[in-house]
Amino acid sequence: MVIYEPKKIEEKWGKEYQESGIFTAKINKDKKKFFLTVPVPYPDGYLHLGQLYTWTRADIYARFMRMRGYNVLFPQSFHFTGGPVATISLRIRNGEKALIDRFVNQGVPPEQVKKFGENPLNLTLYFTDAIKRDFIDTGMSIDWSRSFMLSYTKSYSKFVQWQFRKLREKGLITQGTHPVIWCPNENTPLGDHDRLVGEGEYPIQFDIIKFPLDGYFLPAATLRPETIFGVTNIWLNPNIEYREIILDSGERWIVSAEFESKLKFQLKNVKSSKTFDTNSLLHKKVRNPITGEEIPILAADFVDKNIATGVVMSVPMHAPFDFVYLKRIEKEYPNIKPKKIIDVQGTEDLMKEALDKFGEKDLDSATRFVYNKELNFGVMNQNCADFSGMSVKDARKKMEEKLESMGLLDRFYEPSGEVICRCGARGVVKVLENQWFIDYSNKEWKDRTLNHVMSMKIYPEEAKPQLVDAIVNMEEKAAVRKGGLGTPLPWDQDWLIEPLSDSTIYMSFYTIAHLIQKIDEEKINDELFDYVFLDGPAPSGIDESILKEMKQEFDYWYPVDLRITGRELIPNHVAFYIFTHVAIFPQNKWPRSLGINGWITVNKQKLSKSKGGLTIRSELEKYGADELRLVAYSANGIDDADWDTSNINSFDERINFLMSVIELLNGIKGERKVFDEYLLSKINSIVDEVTENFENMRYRSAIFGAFFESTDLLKFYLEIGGNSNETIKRTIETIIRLVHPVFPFITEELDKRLGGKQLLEEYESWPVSDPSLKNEAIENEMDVLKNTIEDIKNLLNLLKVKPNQIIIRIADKGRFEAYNSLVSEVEKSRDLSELQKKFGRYDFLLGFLKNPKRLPDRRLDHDLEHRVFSESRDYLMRLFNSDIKVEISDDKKAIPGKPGIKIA
RNA sequence: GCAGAGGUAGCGAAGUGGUCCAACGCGUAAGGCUUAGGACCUUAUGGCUUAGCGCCCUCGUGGGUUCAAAUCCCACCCUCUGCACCA
Repeated sequence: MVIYEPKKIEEKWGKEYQESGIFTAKINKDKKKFFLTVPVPYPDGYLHLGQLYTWTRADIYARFMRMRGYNVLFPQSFHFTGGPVATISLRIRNGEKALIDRFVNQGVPPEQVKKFGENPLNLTLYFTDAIKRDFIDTGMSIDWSRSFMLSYTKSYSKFVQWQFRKLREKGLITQGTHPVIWCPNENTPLGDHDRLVGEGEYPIQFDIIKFPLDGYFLPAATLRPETIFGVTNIWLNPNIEYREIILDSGERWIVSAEFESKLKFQLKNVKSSKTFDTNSLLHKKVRNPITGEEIPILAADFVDKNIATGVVMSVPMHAPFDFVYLKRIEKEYPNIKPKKIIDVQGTEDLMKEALDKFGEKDLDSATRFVYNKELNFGVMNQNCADFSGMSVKDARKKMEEKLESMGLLDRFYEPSGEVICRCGARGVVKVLENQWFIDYSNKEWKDRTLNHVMSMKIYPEEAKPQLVDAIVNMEEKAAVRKGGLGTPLPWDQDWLIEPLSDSTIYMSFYTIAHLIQKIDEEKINDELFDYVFLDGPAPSGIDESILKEMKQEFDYWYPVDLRITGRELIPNHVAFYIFTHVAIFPQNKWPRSLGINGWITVNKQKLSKSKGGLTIRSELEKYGADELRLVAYSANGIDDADWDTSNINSFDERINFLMSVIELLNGIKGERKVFDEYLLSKINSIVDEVTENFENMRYRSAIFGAFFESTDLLKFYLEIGGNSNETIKRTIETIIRLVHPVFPFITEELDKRLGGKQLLEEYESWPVSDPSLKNEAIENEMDVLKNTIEDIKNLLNLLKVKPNQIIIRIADKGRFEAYNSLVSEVEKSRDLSELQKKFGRYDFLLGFLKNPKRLPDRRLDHDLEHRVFSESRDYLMRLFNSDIKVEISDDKKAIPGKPGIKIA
């Protein structure tokens, strides 16, 4: 008895593969090249099984293409650019226990974790090695000779600078101001994962309407300037500190102290300021600059000091907070009446509706409800002077223009919700000045990119609309940041190129990464890159042979034939990747195809790098690499999928089965029967299906056919009495080859045991289907056999008897002729009454003629049907523990494709 | 709000005009194997009915096209994902 022991086998073949060097890609002009890449991982921790999924999908394709005779380049690098490692390092330095424990529990030595805290680079370098080891141990057929670190590798930084100069020359870099969420304590932008609270919050713009009053302005902040027609009063909060400030423009504003402190982040300078006693203002009146009405200034404690100016204009009919608050004090101010200025079709009283729905306890939801309804369906009513009849959307724009022209409008950004930095500080919005952007909104560039995307092959095609959508909606993208690791912007060294912008065309660097190391750093310049990538003149001072070699490498390997990535990157990285190729390279170097996959859960458990757990490393201790690679079976394409690890049992069981058969193969020496033709025909179809499924990255279907369906067929063949040595050997050889891309180690082992001489990827070992093996007639008749076995089982269950003899009555030749001519007629017409007229006289065909669904469409062969049953007689006797008699009969139940059954 | 994807048996998931009551897997139940458990094997898993036939109900809801629909068309309901300076 042979037993599958993955570890031993994988160690042996892992070594064999490394020594063979076949993953190290070399130019070979006799072969078609195939270049595929996977995004660079960010080495801030161990990779988890979800990430293994993406790389396994890539590796399967790489191996598949090698077996089909392609010269494959599958390199891998690492991304060092960016901020998160710095945060992690800092958290370790601060002694954050949970984080330290996580690393230690994952097997990082404690001294090493301590080093992570000393320098972020210690962390990145450590995990770069760790991830590389994981990839090797899981059998990724990666060419490591071309590996580098973005943008830590110096020559690569020079490449990125070249790229940015090119973009700038083409007018695709712009400069401008831009609001970001900012930590005032650490003086850096607050990315989502730098936040303790407020992931997903973004800057929103408030309009500030300046109400003039006695030489001051009362700047009321609002998202809805058009509601100024309905203002009944101004709210100030008596419990917060207000200050009188003088701006550079000379204007005096009354604002909350908090607002004053935030102004400096938004390009406004406060010349002087002093505390201001709001009590002096309360009950004074201020003039509404649009309607001319006199409105009072009242106290309200719901005014939030953290939002904008701390001055609010009250529009009770259209803002639930104002409405509810006004109601509380209506006795004191009987003259203040809510004023309706927006009509929404289909509702008389939207405010009442909102308050009924959400109650006074949830005024935030009520506010959202009213705002949305009015924005989308509202029309300004007769109280709005020349704005009457305008939609709310239009009115908002018009009102902003009007106020602006009157000099009464200003703007201010606030976060859309509370944001707290990991350091504990409250996030604010900072308007960054002179920020550099890549102008993905450039019309001509966008059109060219879209055109190219339309011609790209995308697996699965469903992902294409998402990508197109992302590109259409792409705007200017901030390309630089302050702080963190990265390449300095060549013409403005204060800025570092941010990670999504320095990783758009790095795939081209793979073609030269192993050669550029040989060149002195100082000699690497733009001319070099122009020469290699854009056919520019050769630069001087560099060894000509290396130059030539680099250029040959690029010309041979580029473009990327297939890029494999998770679908979360579609709206950013993938889009930038295509955009930038279109901008920089000639058309024949643009990306050819994309393979997109979804997220994966393992036994329903969500995976996340930051939470640790289920790392590739930890699972490799439990399972073999081939077993882990079964993860590719989880889904076909872009769908999110669950990897059910219990599949591993079924995998092992089948491997054991194949090993046993191989072991016993020499002793099997039977004759060919009808089953041989059946098995070969089926396997032959599987070869075609599997090839097509692999080609289109439908791995679930591919593995199902190549492994599960095919081994089931082989089992069935053996059970039913097939015992031709040649057929079995041929079938197993085919199965091994079909699943080799997925399970490389065990299949090499099995192939050797079957007498294979070379590594499966060293020659064109992919099975090719042979149309002459396709035998539909036999497949049809084998289906008849299977159906008949089912029928007999049903019958025996029903009768509850142990049979002595079962007689199978095959219809005679004449009946098959009648049946087949019915099939021919059906192909011409499915008109039931016509067919009944023609064939009604054959009582054995009546069952087919009752309803259109039952009309037969497969031709059947009398001799073959007889042969199938005769040759499976032994099997049937074993199965039913009964004598079996097969006879040709004119019994009325002996129907072609449905033999009569007589239990005796 | 804007955009994208999707609703199939207890669950996951195939199937895109005809052997579809719907592959495959999980779960559940019964039996076998085992000292026992696990693993493994067999069988069952909408209803009625019958010597294997057949009939009815089912693929988010409602309607339509067709000899024939989970599959095509229309309307409606519901769910999930992304929205940027962040890898």
